[in-house]
Amino acid sequence: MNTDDFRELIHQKGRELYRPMPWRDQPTLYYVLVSELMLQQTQVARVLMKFKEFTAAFPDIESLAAAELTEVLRAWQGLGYNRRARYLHQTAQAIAAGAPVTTLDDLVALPGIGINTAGAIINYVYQIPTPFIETNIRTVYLNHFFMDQTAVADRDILPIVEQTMDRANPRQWFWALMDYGSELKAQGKGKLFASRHYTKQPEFAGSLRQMRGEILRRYVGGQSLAEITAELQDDPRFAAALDGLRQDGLIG
DNA sequence: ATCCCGCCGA
DNA sequence: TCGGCGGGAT
Repeated sequence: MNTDDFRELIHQKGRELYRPMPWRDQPTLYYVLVSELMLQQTQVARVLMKFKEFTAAFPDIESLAAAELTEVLRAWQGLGYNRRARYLHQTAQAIAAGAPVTTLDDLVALPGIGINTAGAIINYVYQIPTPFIETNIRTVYLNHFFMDQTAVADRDILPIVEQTMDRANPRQWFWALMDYGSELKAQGKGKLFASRHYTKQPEFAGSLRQMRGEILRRYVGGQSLAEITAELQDDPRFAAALDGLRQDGLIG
């Protein structure tokens, strides 16, 4: 398939599959920032449930920056990977204090924002065509440009993203790629195993991060550390989990 | 069992 | 380059 046909396909899929979301309806820096952090390793459906509540509690960068971390973690409950909540909090504080947010490098310098999230923000907020990779984009390009290959690296996909992307409306283009990639996976055409960056997650049940989640949920729920310790210290994972939470700055 | 619009520290 | 990081839907 040549570039023009591919573009036409993506545009068509974009029109066919488009789903409105708060951060699409209002792609402000704050909304895109919050949604992108939430969407790292977390499904859209779950983020949709939490986003409205989170932005109601913290309607703008300033209010988030001024909040206590515990409040932010409480609003984050149910999303998992709680370090992201602290990163988002720290990023809001940095921006409120005047950190620049115009370029890719500006954004990557902020906590919790890597090259891919930064690229997404640049496209969605500023409409500046910027190639980036994420799991749905990966899926689309693996299916159309690396059909019979395995161990495909992102750095081999990225030039094709750059070459094929719609420079006139990158926001709509990347939304379409997301929606199409998501559809491919739902149809069982995921092919993510062909990515060099594919790794299978260890089991959650019985894991340390399950215990981390348990401790943090109690902590932000208002239970004292003494109570939590009394009730959970018999679990062999407890000490390591608590230590990790402290290490990550999630518990004081 | 799979896997989610990745990032960070080592 | 690799391991760790939540929790729920399917």
